[in-house]
Amino acid sequence: MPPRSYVSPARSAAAAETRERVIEAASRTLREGESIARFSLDTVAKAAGVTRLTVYNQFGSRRGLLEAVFDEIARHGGLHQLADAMAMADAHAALDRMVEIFCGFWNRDSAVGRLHDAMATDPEFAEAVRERNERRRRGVTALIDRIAAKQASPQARKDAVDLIFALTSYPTFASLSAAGRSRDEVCRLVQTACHAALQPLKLSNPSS
Amino acid sequence: MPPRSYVSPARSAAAAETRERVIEAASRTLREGESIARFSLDTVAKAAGVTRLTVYNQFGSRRGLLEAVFDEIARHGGLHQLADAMAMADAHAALDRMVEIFCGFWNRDSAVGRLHDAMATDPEFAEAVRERNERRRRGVTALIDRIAAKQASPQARKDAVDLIFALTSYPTFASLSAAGRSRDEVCRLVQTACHAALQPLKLSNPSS
DNA sequence: GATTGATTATACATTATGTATATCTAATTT
DNA sequence: AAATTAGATATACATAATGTATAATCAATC
Repeated sequence: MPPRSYVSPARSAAAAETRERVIEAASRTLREGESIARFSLDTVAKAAGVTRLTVYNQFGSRRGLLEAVFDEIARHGGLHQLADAMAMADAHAALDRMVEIFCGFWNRDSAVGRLHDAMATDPEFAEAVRERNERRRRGVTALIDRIAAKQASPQARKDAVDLIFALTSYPTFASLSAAGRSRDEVCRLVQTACHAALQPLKLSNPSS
Repeated sequence: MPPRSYVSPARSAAAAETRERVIEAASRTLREGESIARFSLDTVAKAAGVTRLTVYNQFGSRRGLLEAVFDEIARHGGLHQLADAMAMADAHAALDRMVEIFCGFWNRDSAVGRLHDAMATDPEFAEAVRERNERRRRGVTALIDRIAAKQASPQARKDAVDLIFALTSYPTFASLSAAGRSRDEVCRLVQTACHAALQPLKLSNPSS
């Protein structure tokens, strides 16, 4: 006979809570640890007060846990403000706002740095993070299309997009921060650099 | 009685050759491997035709081997041209040349990418690489000092240095390359961005 | 011919990820 | 109330990697 199966509100609620607790413990471990090298499922499990096998039950693998942590950080990192930014009438102001939002995101939780480190050792996780970054690239592309002069070449647009994409990346933020700048100072510097990256898109000789 | 010790030309020559062979095997393994995750001393040792213990004898640790590979790549990566570049009369041309040299360096051997990945899992190796990068920062600083107008503020100079340092970093090169550019195309784009980063250093209102 | 340095052989300790199997417990269903 | 089920645990094991320890090999040097 087919096994009877059922959904259990209390059970799944408890499971969801465990899941949350593990994610919280993982991001805390990432934040407080000195390096991704010391980040082990054993540590996380102990910090969450569960068994290592529970982590596997919930996330399947180390990579699954890291992706869950990334998504959790993304949910609480202020990226939802991007929609409003993109809807701004002034595309230049929208770009400035976008830079601001991402500086806030990279700065919010030092775990994002550790997650970027994890990309180095896990190609599939790296791919997953890159896919999530594509949203940023699409946002930049949309803004460039609004900002660029009609005569601007496709190549010039691509250059601007890729340059701004690189300028708003985590590595750039980390590099500028490491040089002793606050989040806002980095933000202003990146904004200025992005403005400069837009220059080739405007017509220097508006004749005709 | 004190053990008599001696230096052996043939011995140390053979050892040096082994060392070279291991470094070569290591950089090849890094180059051909898909990720730093698969890079093990076992693999390297086999590729070099020696025992894993020989690797430990020669380099002390995994980190030691990675540093040796980095230094080897640096030696053959064209960075020696920096001296000539810095000696150029025109500081702007020198900066362009510097960008060119580093694009060539990052592009030359895909092992450099893997070595940067290794920074994520080994903080001390990361520190070692960062120290080696400081030479680039000093070079940029020297050029900025030559380029900046006398009235340019220290903060504006620091901004320009840090921004150009980030623009000439490996992550930026990798990001722009991943977007489908040749080495030369990346080079030109970075050069343009560096020129833009210099603008705040020049006096827009040369009045007084 | 004895000694020495580099390499090798073998063994072991430690740490991680990931899988397998059986057990336990509390929430649901009948 | 009894059977069932999902989630968590306990225990064990396979695999791979770094790193250390000790003794043995072998050719170069004294």
